[in-house]
Amino acid sequence: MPSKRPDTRFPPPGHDHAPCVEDMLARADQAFATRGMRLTPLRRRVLENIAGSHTAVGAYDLLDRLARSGERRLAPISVYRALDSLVEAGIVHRLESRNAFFACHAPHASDRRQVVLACEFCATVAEISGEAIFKGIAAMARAAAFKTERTLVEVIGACARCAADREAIADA
Amino acid sequence: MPSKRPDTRFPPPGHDHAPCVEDMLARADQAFATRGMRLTPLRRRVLENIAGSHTAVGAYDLLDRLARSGERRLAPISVYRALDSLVEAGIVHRLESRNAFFACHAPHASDRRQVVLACEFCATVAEISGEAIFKGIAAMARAAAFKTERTLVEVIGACARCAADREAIADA
DNA sequence: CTCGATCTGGTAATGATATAACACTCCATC
DNA sequence: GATGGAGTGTTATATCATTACCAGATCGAG
Repeated sequence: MPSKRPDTRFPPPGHDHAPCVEDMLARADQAFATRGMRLTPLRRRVLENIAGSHTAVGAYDLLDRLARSGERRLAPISVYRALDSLVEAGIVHRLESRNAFFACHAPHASDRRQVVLACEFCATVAEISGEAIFKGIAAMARAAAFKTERTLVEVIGACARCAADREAIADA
Repeated sequence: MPSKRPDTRFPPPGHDHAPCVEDMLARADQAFATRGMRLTPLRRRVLENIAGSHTAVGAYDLLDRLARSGERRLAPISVYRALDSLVEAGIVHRLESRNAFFACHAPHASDRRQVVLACEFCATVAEISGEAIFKGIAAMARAAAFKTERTLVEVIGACARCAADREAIADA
C-alpha cells in the first residue's frame, strides 16, 4: 500500500522519483475512475513526464520531452488536451505565475486549499495545506460581497537548497 | 489634496473614473520621483490607459487602445517596457491568473500585502489589505525553510453586481 | 449486432503573450 | 563637446494557447 503523504514538501537531495511516479499513477487511475474519465495512454505519458520531477514544467517543454522519449512530435493541442483532463482530475495543477504545470503529489480534496511554494531557481514546487489561510481569504471576499470561485495562493522565492547555494555564491 | 483611500473596493455604478486617474497620475509622479525614475510621456500614456478603468487589461489590448487614441501603432516591446517600469514603481500590478495588468488605486507599501479580487465577468479588480493573511503565509513558508520573495493571493469569482446579474439571468 | 452518441486525438492554422538584439536619440555630467 | 546611461524604435523571434474540422475508438440502447 502507498505510503501516507500529508503534505508534499521539498524532496531531499538523494530523493528517488520512481516511487513518487508509481504512487501518482495509482492515484491517477483512482481519480479518473471515480470521475468516470479515462486515463488514456497519451494522458498517462504526459502525467509520467510531469510527475518525473517535482518541478513545474511548461507545455512546450513537455512536448519536447515526449518527442525525445518516443515517437513523432505531438501537436501542442494534444498536450493541452491531456493537461486539461489531468487538471480536471485534480492530479495536475497549474502554476499561474509561470504558466506551467506540476503534478500533485499529495492527495487532497477537490476544493484545493493548498499554498503553493515555487522555487524560482530550480522550479521545484511544494504544496502545503493552508485551511486557515483559505478560510481567512474567503471571509475577506465575503465581506467585499465577492462570490469566490477559485482562490490562488502562490509563494515565489527560494527553496532551502537554492537559498543556501546562492548565499555561498554571494560569499565567494 | 487627494482623498484618503484605505482599500480599493469595487466602484459603485455611477462611478466617474476621471478623479481616480488624476489621483493616480499624481501618485505616479511621486512614486517615480522618489525612486529616481522618470515618468516619460509613453509611460504616462500607458498608465492613463490602464487607470482609465478599474479592470485588468492585457498588453495587446493596451496596444490597441493606444493605437486608436493616437499616433502610429507601437511595437509590443514598447508597451511591455512601459509596463515593466510602472510595475517596478508599484503603480501598476500584474494579475497573474490572467496575464493582465491593473492600476493600483490605493497607495500601499512596496511589500504589497494585498488580496486581489478579480471578477471573471467584468474584469474589475479590487485590492483589499490582508496583513494577517500574508503573515500567516509567511510563517508557513518559513516553516518549510522557504525564502519568500513575493506572495500572490488572487481570488477569482464574481463581484456583487455580476453575481446579481447572473442570478437574474438564471431565474429568467 | 448495429446504430447513434460521445469521447479521444490527429492535422492545420491561427491567435495571444512576451522577449532578444541592435541602433539611435536625448540629456545630464564631467 | 565628449561620454555614458536611460529610453525608445525597429525587426525578428520565442513562448503559450486555442479554433476548426475530421477520423477512429468506445459504449450503451434497441
